[in-house]
Amino acid sequence: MVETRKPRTALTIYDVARHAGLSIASVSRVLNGSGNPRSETREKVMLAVRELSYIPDGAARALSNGLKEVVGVVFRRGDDLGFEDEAESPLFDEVVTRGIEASAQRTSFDVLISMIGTGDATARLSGLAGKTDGLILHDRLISGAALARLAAQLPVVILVGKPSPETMSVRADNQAGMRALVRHLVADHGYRSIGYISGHADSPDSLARAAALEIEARDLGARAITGPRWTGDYSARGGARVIATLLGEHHKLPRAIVCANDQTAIGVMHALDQQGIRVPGQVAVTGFDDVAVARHLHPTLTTVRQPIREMGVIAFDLLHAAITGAPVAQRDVVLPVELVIRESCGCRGPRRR
Amino acid sequence: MVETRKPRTALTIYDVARHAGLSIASVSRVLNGSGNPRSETREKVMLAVRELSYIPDGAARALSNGLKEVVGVVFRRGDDLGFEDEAESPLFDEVVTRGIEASAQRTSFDVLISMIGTGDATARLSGLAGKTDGLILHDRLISGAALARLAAQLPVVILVGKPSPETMSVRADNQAGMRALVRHLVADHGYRSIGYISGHADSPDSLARAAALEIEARDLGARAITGPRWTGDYSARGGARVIATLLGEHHKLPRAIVCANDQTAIGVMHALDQQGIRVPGQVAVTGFDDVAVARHLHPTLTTVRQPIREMGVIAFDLLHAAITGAPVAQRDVVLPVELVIRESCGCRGPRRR
DNA sequence: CTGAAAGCGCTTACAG
DNA sequence: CTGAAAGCGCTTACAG
Repeated sequence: MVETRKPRTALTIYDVARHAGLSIASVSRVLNGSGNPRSETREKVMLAVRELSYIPDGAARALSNGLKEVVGVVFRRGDDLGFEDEAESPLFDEVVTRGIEASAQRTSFDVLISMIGTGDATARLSGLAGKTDGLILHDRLISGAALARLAAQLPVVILVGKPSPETMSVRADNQAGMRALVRHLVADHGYRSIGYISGHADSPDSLARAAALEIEARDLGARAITGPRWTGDYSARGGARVIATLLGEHHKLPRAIVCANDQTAIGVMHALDQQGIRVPGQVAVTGFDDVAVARHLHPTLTTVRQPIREMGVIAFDLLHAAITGAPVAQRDVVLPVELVIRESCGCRGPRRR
Repeated sequence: MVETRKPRTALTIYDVARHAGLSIASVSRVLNGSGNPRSETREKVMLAVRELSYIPDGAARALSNGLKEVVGVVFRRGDDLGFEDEAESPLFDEVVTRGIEASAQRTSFDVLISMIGTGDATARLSGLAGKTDGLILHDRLISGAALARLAAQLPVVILVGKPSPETMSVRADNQAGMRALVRHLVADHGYRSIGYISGHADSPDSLARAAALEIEARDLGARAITGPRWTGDYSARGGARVIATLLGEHHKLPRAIVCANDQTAIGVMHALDQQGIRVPGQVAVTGFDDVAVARHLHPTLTTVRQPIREMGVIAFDLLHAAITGAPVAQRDVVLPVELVIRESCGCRGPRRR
């Protein structure tokens, strides 16, 4: 008769029904607001629920309903850290997560998060997918073929990446942002040579930004400098490495260096500073993203702000619509960006375009 | 015979079994590595799984296994934003989440996150709890009674908060950190008056820090200044408000102002700067946490670093042990902190103790 | 308005 | 080693 162990098996709807002197169907109806239970029934149930601290099992509900009320959010794991000021994945940090989460709050959905390295992606993704009703994926996590297979099983939204026919997508207007930036550097400051330090070589975002830069520079009669020596990886360390290489080979630096993202710019400014090269006096430097530290750097960083939080909100809303079968007006949403002018371009103070 | 709609009902284990010419039991065994299926059986199953892109339903697995392989992480929603540099919940931002997530990676668990305001907490928490095997809660989300009821239903770890008998907890050694900080201000700098701007009035963390400050100051013969006028709320805006109030009432500021967290210190330094009061020349200011921007402020911020990421790792490990029934050596883990000396205390450069 | 019963998609003793 | 069947805890037609 030693019954010290607490009942590790949680309470079920049967316990509540027994306690309330009703059937499990009635308990379920009260809890879900379906049918029209008598107020006496309702009260009996609520009392029993409260007295027992009953918590309905989500797995059983999901199995019965065909709806888990969970969306998965998957980021790429930042694999190349190094600098102390470097957040793991600045673009996709809490802002996106919270944009998504804030939107999910308005429904009864919750958000399952996962960071995945490029290696084990497919396997882990499938485990995650089984626990959710739909997925929001950071671009470049898996191959196009794997993505198509996944999207055949459940709705998928690609965040900041190349749209694909099988999925929905939310991204920022890289091209407009980059063109505005280059226009500022060339037309307003008169810089004639612009270097572009890329992100990962195969990143669609980086490629789009590079293309826009080259077009705009050409149109304005400035020289765009790119190439294998100018390949970064979205990290501060990567940006610093590019500068070290260029200087090591005694290349003359262009008048302005446009970086694929803010992290890269942080590394570049750091490396230039160490070489005694003045920013923006000798070389102007710009970023992309507008991370939180951008306004605290020396000089403060001129960059292009993406509406990160809003992208998260829209990604969730798209996914939710697809899950619940609501109509989706637009499967590929492109949001406007904003040029944020601070000091690293050569301007005096903060200004916005 | 119009069959255009894609089969919105996902594939089940029965489809795989039929495709492979086996029973669902065999499919399940292969997928879970249980039993000892013949390699021919194994291959048939794997082939079918691949050809169909089958993803096992997590809800059904959970219901059958009694294990969802999901832990919930709940933060308090930052309700009092305002300053542009203010992250929503700097202490619990991606670092904790990623500490937890990184640890979860080593198992097959995933992490469900939720931000909750203080209002609707209990209801939302119960919905969340039903979807998980255990919860990691930020302190002060719900009342002690509600917490006890919740903890009776599933394992709970309290992060950065008062340990309670029903739950496990992980926190930093506030007292040691604060005492080391005060010792530096009084013994090394010779400051004789130290003001303390608190966090939320009822925050156990803030109360613990205040108590440690008072004890240490008294022991060293300095004057500690606290009280209702010195009540902040962990936000930059709150810190700025305290300064505005004090100056508005023509109080003489103490030589050093110790803030309950970094966000508060950011607001304080901002407010002092606007009044033309030099930091640290006229008033030294310190924080607590060591958020990412701390090293970018002017002056750079002297503060106490909490091992945030490690706290996340340990919180998950404790919870995982409780869920799987593994022995837990210590139900209340207190981690050491580190005094990070920068410029805002009056020192010249970065140094660590 | 309420209850008995089927069914959601898995896992796992239990036979064979 | 493999398959038939029970059972996990809910929801929801279906009767009454």
